[in-house]
Amino acid sequence: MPAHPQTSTAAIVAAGRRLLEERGVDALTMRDVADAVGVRAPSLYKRVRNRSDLFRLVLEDVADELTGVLDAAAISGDPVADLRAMTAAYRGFAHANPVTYTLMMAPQAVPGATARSVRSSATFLNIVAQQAGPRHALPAARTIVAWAHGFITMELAGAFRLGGDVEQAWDFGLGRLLTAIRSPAD
Amino acid sequence: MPAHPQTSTAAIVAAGRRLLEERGVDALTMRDVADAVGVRAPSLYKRVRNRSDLFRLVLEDVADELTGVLDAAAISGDPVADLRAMTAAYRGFAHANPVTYTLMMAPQAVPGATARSVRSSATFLNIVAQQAGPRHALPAARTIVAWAHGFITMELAGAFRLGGDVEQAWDFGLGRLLTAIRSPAD
DNA sequence: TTGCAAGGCTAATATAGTTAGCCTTCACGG
DNA sequence: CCGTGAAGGCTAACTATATTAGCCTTGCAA
Repeated sequence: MPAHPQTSTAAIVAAGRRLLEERGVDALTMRDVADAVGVRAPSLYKRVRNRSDLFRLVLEDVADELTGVLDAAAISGDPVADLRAMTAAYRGFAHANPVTYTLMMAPQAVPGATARSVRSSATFLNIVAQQAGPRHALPAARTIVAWAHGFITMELAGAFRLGGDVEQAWDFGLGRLLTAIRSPAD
Repeated sequence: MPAHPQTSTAAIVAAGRRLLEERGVDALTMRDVADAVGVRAPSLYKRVRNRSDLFRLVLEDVADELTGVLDAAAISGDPVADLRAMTAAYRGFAHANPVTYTLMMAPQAVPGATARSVRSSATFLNIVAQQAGPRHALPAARTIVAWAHGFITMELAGAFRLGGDVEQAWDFGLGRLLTAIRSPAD
């Protein structure tokens, strides 16, 4: 291996992720990323194919971290407690990474990124199955994830502008949902 | 008024909206919009401040239409039927306008656009109140909207990749939610 | 009839992403 | 020890796009 590398793909991804959160998606330039890791913009192309590729790598990184956070949250053994812990961890992660969370879940996002989160789907699905019964596990899981994702997205977008307590709305929704998915006639 | 205008703000907004849906957000250039309305790109600036402003106008247009669609759906007088009709209309609208719907609800979107939908919030809130009771109307409405928005967003993003019937998941979620928001102890 | 402003246009500028092509550094085989 | 080749920098150049500057024509209104 020749001349000392002055940076690495990992450093580029980390810088891109940080800048993305700090300045938003439109303000993220190859030049800024290059500055952050101490090289010139064209040198980035030795590591990433292009700007889209950098986005993909950043979002995969975010997805991996989210997977870890979710898996780490489900430890109590009690399904309701685990579901509460996982949804809270999910929301906490989104609040801590608002820009990249939103990008990761956005439509035109890279398929690769969202695919990563399939890994934690299995854990989640198992826990939901204990509440909703095996027949309704998949739709029940989708109901909870859709609600959580929608709530968080709207919250981050500032869409809850009719006043009221947003925390209370979260607790209300989660409480009602956890009851609602319980199998009444399985 | 001097020389015959060759276009109008409305035509520009309509062309922008159409191109946005057809080609996606990254492919929408001022040049393409100008071509679509029969002028040169710089002439657009006589009507819109800049590209962001064009986006704002397009998303406001979408929001206005969505408001109309939702209001038109709530006509039966029965709260459950109205809620089913409104959520179905909401989902149908999103499916018909996937790109602009997503943009409209996205975080960094223009505050103006989402603000328009506040108008239809009132109708929706009233109907939810008949189910959930006045005390829980706001959190209950937020629960349903969050679920619907999250479900649709994930659906459009292709995030439901574990197989299963997506229609069934929608029906399951909506059915359980409509029951769940009913006031058990108001 | 003359003035003036709306609303076109071309030309020019700035910013990004990206490519081309070169140069230096060292690990390694002879 | 020495030559070499590829990794990994860099500068310069190219392209696309938004946007601004400044001009020209048109036709209503005084």
